[in-house]
Amino acid sequence: MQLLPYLKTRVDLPRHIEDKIDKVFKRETFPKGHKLLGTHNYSRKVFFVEEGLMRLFYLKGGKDITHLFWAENSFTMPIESIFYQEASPYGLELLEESTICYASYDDVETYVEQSSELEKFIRLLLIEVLKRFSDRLNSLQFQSAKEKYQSMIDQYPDILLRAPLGHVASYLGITQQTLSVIRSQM
Amino acid sequence: MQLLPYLKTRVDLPRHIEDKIDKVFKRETFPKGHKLLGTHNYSRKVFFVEEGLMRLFYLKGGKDITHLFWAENSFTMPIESIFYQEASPYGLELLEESTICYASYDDVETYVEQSSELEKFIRLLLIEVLKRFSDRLNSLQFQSAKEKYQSMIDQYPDILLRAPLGHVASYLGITQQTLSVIRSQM
DNA sequence: CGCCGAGTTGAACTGAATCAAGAAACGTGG
DNA sequence: CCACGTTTCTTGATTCAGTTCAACTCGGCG
Repeated sequence: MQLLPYLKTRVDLPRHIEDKIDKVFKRETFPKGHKLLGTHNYSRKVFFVEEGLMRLFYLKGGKDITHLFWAENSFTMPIESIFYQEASPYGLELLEESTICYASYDDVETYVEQSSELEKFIRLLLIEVLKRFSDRLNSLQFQSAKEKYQSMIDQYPDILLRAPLGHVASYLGITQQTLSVIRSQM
Repeated sequence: MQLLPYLKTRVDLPRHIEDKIDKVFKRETFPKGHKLLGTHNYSRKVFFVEEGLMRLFYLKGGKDITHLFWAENSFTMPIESIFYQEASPYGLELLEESTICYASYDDVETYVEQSSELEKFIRLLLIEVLKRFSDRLNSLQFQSAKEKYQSMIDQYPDILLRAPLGHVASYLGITQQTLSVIRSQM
């Protein structure tokens, strides 16, 4: 869904804020495999996925680990850079050809200050991510590899069909081989 | 630190908001072991720890798992109940005699809407927790038990001294026995 | 003194990682 | 449309970190 129509399904924004949001975000379509951000970047951009799929990833001991998937109608931004003025270890890569809207966080922030609706919406977004992380912690910590895979099926079945196995495996905290074995057993 | 003095170190609030915050929060001291919330509760309260230590925990297959520790100068609230109108699986238990401030989230929310400073501060708090969860995910997912313990020493050395071993172990996602062995090796 | 909770230690077991090949699927250029 | 290389996925053998189960130690406290 396009950025503005999606926003309207979530918040009731005053017209002038809508216009500003519309003006400040750029829309662009990138090919599969494109990296919006490399690892160890410094960027103050907010991204919105209109169509497609992307993943947040980082490198750990030479291995590429998927931290999170973001599908259609998701916002994301490098928190480390924006709120802590640090380089962010996380890169952002497209797993499909995707249409992305992006804007400078600092521009968005000024509009947030002008609209308590928008502000409340941002808070809701943060809480959604928080809850997702929290659930994920439970899941990763005390579930067996098979149970983790089952949770993934239950929660994000579409991602299993769209993302390569290796990325799913590192997201679940297991090796690709193990995931492959588990799949064949089910 | 007391609630208001702490707030003043973090945000510059207008006087009338300060007064309202002061009025809406109740302060109370509870003994070690007291449960502010049981598991599977429904509560819309915000808590602030002035002095002491508490843990967020849940039950999984009969086991008691510590999800998070909160020490002095921390806010917490049951997100599931407040934002999703669900029962929260997480209980809240004191590990030391603690002085806690608490208020109804809905009351606080009305003041948040009246003050963009307060609003911004809340957003910052959310982001802090988000970052903490995010770091923790990295840590739990691909670190060995020994590395996880080392991270704990680096990040929260005080908690190791204040919380029982079993709670620390479940927080790290390992058994108490393993943690005991690791400790003796270091 | 004896009980109780918290922590330690050891032996046996196991789920998942690692290492190593191979099979399938995919895309690109001839 | 096929051939070739590359990437993705599967399969099997071996190894190891961490769990489980169970017994034991230690320090407080009635």
